[in-house]
Parts: sequence; C-alpha cells; structure tokens
Amino acid sequence: MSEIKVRYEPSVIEPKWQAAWEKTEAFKTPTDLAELKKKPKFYVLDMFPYPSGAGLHIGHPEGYTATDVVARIKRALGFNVLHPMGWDAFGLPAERSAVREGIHPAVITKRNVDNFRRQLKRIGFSYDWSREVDTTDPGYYRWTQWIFLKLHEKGLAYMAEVPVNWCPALGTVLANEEVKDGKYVETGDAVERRSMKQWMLKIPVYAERLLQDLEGLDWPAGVVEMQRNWIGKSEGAEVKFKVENGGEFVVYTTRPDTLFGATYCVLAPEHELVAKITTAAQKSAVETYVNAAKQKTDLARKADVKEKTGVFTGAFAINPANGAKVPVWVADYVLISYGTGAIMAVPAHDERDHAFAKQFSLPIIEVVKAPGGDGVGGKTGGKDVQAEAFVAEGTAVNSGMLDGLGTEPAKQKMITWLQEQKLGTRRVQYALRDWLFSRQRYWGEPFPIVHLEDGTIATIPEAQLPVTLPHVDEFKPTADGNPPLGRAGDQWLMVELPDGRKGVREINTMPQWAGSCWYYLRYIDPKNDKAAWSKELEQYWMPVDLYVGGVEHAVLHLLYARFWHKVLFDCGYVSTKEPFQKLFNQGMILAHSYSVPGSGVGDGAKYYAPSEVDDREDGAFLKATGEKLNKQIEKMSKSRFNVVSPDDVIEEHGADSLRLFELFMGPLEQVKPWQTNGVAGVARFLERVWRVCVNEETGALSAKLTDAPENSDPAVQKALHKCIAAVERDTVALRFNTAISHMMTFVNEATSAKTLSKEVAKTFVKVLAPYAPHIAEELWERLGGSGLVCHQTWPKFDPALIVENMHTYGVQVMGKLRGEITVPITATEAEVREAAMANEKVKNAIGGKKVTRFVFKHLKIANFVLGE
RNA sequence: GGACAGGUGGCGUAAUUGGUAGCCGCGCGGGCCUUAGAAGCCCGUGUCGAAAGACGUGCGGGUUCGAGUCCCGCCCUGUCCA
Repeated sequence: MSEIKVRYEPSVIEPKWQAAWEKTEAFKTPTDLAELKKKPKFYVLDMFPYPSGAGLHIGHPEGYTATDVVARIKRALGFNVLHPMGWDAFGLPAERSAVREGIHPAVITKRNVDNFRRQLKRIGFSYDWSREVDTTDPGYYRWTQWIFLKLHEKGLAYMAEVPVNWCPALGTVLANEEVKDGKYVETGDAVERRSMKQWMLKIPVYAERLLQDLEGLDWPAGVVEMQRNWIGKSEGAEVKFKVENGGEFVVYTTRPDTLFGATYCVLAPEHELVAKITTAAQKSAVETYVNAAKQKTDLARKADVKEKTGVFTGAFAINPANGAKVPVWVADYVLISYGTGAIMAVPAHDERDHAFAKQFSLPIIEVVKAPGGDGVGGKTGGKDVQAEAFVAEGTAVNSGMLDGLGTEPAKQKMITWLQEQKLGTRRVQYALRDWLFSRQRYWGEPFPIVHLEDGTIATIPEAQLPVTLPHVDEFKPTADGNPPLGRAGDQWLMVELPDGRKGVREINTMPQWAGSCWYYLRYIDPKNDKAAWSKELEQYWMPVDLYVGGVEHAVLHLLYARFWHKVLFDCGYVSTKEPFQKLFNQGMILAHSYSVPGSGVGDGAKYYAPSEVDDREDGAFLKATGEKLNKQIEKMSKSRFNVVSPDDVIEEHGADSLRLFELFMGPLEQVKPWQTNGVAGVARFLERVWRVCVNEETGALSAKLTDAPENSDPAVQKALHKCIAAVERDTVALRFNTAISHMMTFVNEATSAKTLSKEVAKTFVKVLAPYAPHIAEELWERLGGSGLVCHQTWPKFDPALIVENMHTYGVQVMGKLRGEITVPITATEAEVREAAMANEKVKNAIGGKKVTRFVFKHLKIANFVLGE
C-alpha cells in the first residue's frame, strides 16, 4: 500500500521555514537611517513578558500573534516595521527561586528566558531577534541608571522617611497594590506599617500634563478613564482654621461653598498639630488612638467605611466663614498623605462626615438645598440631611452671602472672599502621589548613588555606569535587617569618587517598573553603547504606532512609562510628548476548570486536572470516586489545572493552526474561553488550503491548478478579490476573526471549483501569509514563487471586480419579510416595485389591500405599507 | 454602592452601524467512500410544526414603514474603582 502521502505536515515545514528565516535574517529591520528613510515606518510593540518559570501559556501568544500579523501585513504594504521582543526579567519570583534553590537569579532568569524564546520562536513570530532586550543585562540597566540620574538632576528623585508596607517574611517593602487586608497578595505573608528612608519620584509634578496629553491618544476609553481617576484632579480651596488655644491649620476642600456647614474639623493622626493642641484631659485617649492608627495601611483606613473611629482633641477651631466655634477631632479616615492632612467636616453634604457626625452626635447643618425642595423642616428635594447626606449640587442656604447661589457660583464667590480676607487660596489637588521607587531586594537595578561620609548624597558619574550587581553569598536580607546588597563586601560597598570624596553605595534597588518604563526606546537602537539610543533613529521610529497588551497594565506601567517619557522629552532626548499613540488591550483567555463543590471559589478552592475528570453531558465527575464536580470557565492558573500550553497545541496541530485559532476565537479585545477542539477546525482549513495546491498522492502540484491567467474563471477571480479586500480591511482594523472567516469562505469556493489558475493560488497564498506564514512559504515555494513569501508585496485588489451586478432585495409587507427578488443593481425604485409586486408571496401578503406607501432604499430594502 | 463593557442557536461568534438575524467555525444528524475505523467529500442543522406557517437577539415598554442596533425602566454576567 502506498501510504506515503504528501500531506500537510506542520512538524516538518515549520522548523524548515523558521530555519530559513533565521538564516536569511528575513525580519531584520534596517539600522541605517538613510536606508530607513526610503519608506514610511510602523512601530508595532508587544508588552514584553516577565519570563516566569512556568513558560508561556496560551494567553501570551494571543496579543503576540495579533501584532505579528499586523507586522507582516505592514511589511507587505510597504512599511519599514519595527517589531521587537524582550524580557522584563528583574523581579521577585526569580529572587525567591534563587533563595529556594540556592542558584543565582541570573542563572534562573537565563533559563526562563531561553525557554520563553524557544517557545516564541516555535510560533514563527517575525521579531527582529537582533534587537532583543533584557532589563537585567548590565548593558541595558546601565541606561536605566542613566535615566535615573536625569530624574535626579531634575530634582524629581529624593529620599524621604515614609510609612511603607514592610513584609518581615520577605524582608522587603511592598507597593500598595501588592498588599490586601494586611497581607502580601501573592504569599499571604503579614505586612506591617513601618517608617523607612526610601527613594521617591515626584510624578505629581507631571500630573497635569499626564492628564492633558491623554486627549490626543488612540487608547481604549476605559484605560483613559482609569488613568484620569488615578491622577485624580480636583479643584477647590485651601482654608485656614485658627485654633482657639493657639496655632492654626489648613484644610483642603473641593466644596468651599459648604464652609458655613462645617461643624467640626478632623486632623489626620499623623498631623503635627495633634500633639500641640490636645488638652490635658484628652491627652491619653488621643495618644492611644494615634498609635493604633499608625498600624493600619492607608488602604485599610480608606476602605473601612462602616465603622468610623476618632477621638476629640479637646480643642476648638474658628470657622472663618461665620466665626463659629467647632471642635477639632482626630480620626484615621483623614489621610496625612492626601491634601493637607486636615479637613473641615460638613456632615450635611459629605457621606463620610455624615457617618462620623452621627456616630459622635456632632451637629449637622444644611447649607445646600436640593433642587425642588421647599426647605421646610430641613427637607429639601425630599431629602432630610439629618438622615442622609446630600452630596449633589444645589442652592446655598444658611450661608450668609452665598444664600441663593448655585453650587458652582457659590464656590467661586467663597474662594474670592477667602482670598480677599487672606483666609484661603484657590488650589488644584491631585490624588496622584509620589512614587515609592526603592525595594529591599537583590534582583533589581542598583541605584547609581553614594552616601557620603558627611551625610550628603552623590551620584555616580555617567561614565562609570553601569553600577553592576555585586556578588553576595545569599539573596536574603542581612541579619540586622538591611537589604541583600548589604551583604556585598566593602570592595563593592565602599566607593571613592573621582574627586576623592568617599562614601557607601546605596543598597536599595529599583522596582520592577523601572526597566519597563523605557524598553520601547532601547529597541530602536539596542546595541548602542555610547548612548541609550540615537536621537535620529528615535525621531524616525517614535511614537509606537500600535501597543498591544493586557488591561492589567492600564494604570501603573502605562502611567510610569508616560512619566519617564515626558521627563526625557523635557531633557530633549525624545521627540514626542507621548510614547504610545495607539493602545489595544487583548482580552484574557479563560479555560474550563473542575472544582469540588463547597470548597470555595478562586484561590482557596480544591481543583482536579481534566485528566482525572469524566466530563459528560449530565455533568462532570471525578473518575476515581464518581463525585460530582463543578465545571466553570475561569482564568488559567496552575492551581486550577486549566493552563493550556502552546507547546502542546503546536505538537498536535502546528504553529500555524495555533496562530489562526488564537485570532479566530473572537474579537481580540474580548474575554474568551479556550476550546481545544476548535483548533481542529482551523487545522482542517489549512489542510484544505494544502490540498487545493498539492496532490497528496504524489507531492506534485494539484492537477486542478492551471497555467491560465488569473481571470480565466471570473467567479473565482471575484471571490479572490473580495477576499483580498476583506482581509486587508479587517486586518488593519484588528478584526482578525472576520478576516480569517473571509479566507475560509474563499477556500471553500476554491475547493469546489473544478480548476484553479496557479496565479489565483499564488495570490491567495500571499493573503494567507501574515496569518499562517509557514504553510504559506511552503506553498509559495511549491507554486514556483521566487524568494520568500514574507517579502512579497500585498496583492492589490481590483475594486471593479468586486462590484456585483445583481442584488437580492428582501421584500417586506408592513415590515415583515415576505419574499426575495433578485434584480440588476441598476434597477430603479419603480422596477423593484414592479418585480416585488410580481412575487407570489408578496402578492398574497398584500392580499388586495391598498398600498399607502412604498419604502425603498437602494441596495437595502423594499417595504409595502398597507392602509386600513 | 459607582463607572465601564457585555447578554444573539447546544458552543465560539457574524451582521455593510436603523434595512433579508445567525456569515465562518465547533458540535451534532444523515449520506458517499472503506473489510472496519480514521481522514476526506456531499447534504442538513435557531425553536415549534408533517407542511403551510408562526415565533425568535436577557425581560417589559417606546420611537419607526422597519429595531440585535436608537430611547425609557428592570434583571443578570464580567472588569475596574470605592
């Protein structure tokens, strides 16, 4: 039996073409500026991954495949394309593995990076691997340190004693978002508040520009909104309150119009005035409270809305608007880090103040009337401020000179009055706070900083960068609680500067965000050892035209990177004020998982691997015991046994099928469940493409391929050109799923055609190439194409060919579809009406009634409206 | 609690943006081929119905000749923020 068929064999052709691309440097982007300037540019960027030990799962390649298809079609459309990949490789997991396994984190990182690179190369992405970037490479972090020096020069980096989230188990400070309910979100280790000297970056200096410049960006509206909220701009006033027994404090309020309703004031527990104004009688109660508050995180303090706590200081302040005596309290719902660390409380018009006033029986005075209320008995617009705070805008009442004014004019009038009386000033406030920029870890960028003997700070000269990570015996904190770099010997720690001054190196390291703040710039000129990048190349390539990644980076990474970019812009190192022109978030890929009912949900629940489960129509059962299990669709994770590896999919169906299915599942931005058997569908499609071109018995070209010109079969030619037009349109619009379905439609037609012009086949292969590049190269070669298909120009579709000459109208009677008629597209209203009237079903539906109106839209619809 | 996104066949989805709902694929059913299977090819597949036909885009209302699409109210799901 001749079983030796020449079938579509991805495991053979994929390595073959990957080797060919590598050998010919097929995707190397030119480095010569003169060469580059001959063509327009397109910079398409993926959010580079953290190379974890687990390797890629099926979610990573979704965005990567999308950008790869875009990169490939843009090349074919005549652009120079910058499409690079790299590694965000500093970070805590590698350091923890290092401690566990006793191996240097650099070794672990290299192992993981090698695995990631291997996996990515198997999928056939057209990255220019010569531009690979690794944030842990001294040749890279040298420039991260250099940028830090620029921040320092501009006065944007400073050291300060700040309360931080200290995790004793890890021996490090954690960022606010890494802490939930007093625990580190990843390990559950306890986290406590501690005051420590830390590096801070003054990102709020750029708050206004970070907000304003969101305007011109082509970003998802949700991400823009999240950034806006994070920046948190509010406009209001600072108001001075004098304390009766001496001293004064300033409050910040966004509602100066409610000043007459301020019935008490609250200081944050950390406020310096607390100790000074507290009366003897209240002293011990206040001290106890302040000490307790220090242990809570800001987040816990803000979140704890149900139960308000606080203590009266015994002191009274004077309300500057009406001279009233108001008590001054201490409460932890006021944060020292926001505003001035003190508030005027207006319980009638603020929910938190209202809850607090209720709890401690403080007076509630209405000063804003809701529209529509008569004001009788404290009632306004049906609301009683004694029962519930009224926070919306309205009309000022009980407010002297403001009475009768709307909220906005009342604010303005009050601010003007305060300024005149020198009792306050207009003030814009941002929620965005200084960025805590140091970590007590080993596996991060060392700061180019020396602490001198005289207590001052000096920077390492640029020429001496990088400050490389020293050898240490262990990657844990020192016995006396210093970060791991404290274990480095004096040879590293002790520094003599060129001018002879001596000091000790900074032993904190930078957070993981640092390296990812500028990697998109290094890709432009990755080998440059004279500068971080060449200005000319930067001017050519920037900004990034398309940036694809997960929505989880909507705030922090994107805000930090924008901040650094703006600083670099001010320094004259980059030419655009924003780095990422278009941003696109791919949706997460979910998968089925099987959990034990009643064991909870998410991280606490007990799960079984699919291999242990009998998934039948009547439910999912544990094979071993027959126990009924819950089946659900959720995020992929190791503990849920629902991670799908791209390696397994490639093993079974090949990389081209993986690529196609990643995109065919649904719109890129949508969250979608992975359905393993769906891959077989796109694999069948590729097999069909193969058989259209290749005779599986002999390996020769399919007998149906002819040397006739493209237009030998007008129907097929038309289908081809419709396909070209649709794939081009949908691909550049990032609608990959519909692009693929159009290719399937064409191949279905080509399959049923008796003969096919070889030219048609070659053109289709060019269309397929961005999506399924390996099979496309193989077929291109077999069809006698010259060179590589990835270097061919995109076929131009002929608009004249895709115009239809007949159109089928749906004919409605009273809005209900009753029949169909096919007429020339040139048919006039009268002709369509006549043809429609002749239709049996339409005639029956009209049934002799009077037609009062005939609705006709060319190439859309025909509708008969009947009379009584 | 708020903001945003979404709810269409058994499943993933499509619908030129107010104009014939369900393209493409999965799954399923039938047939051809085969000793048999796999693969492949052909046909069918929203629901009810023998058919004619009726119904059908989360639910209830509205605008319109015409609503998956627009407006009002409600119910769910997801994400982010409190």
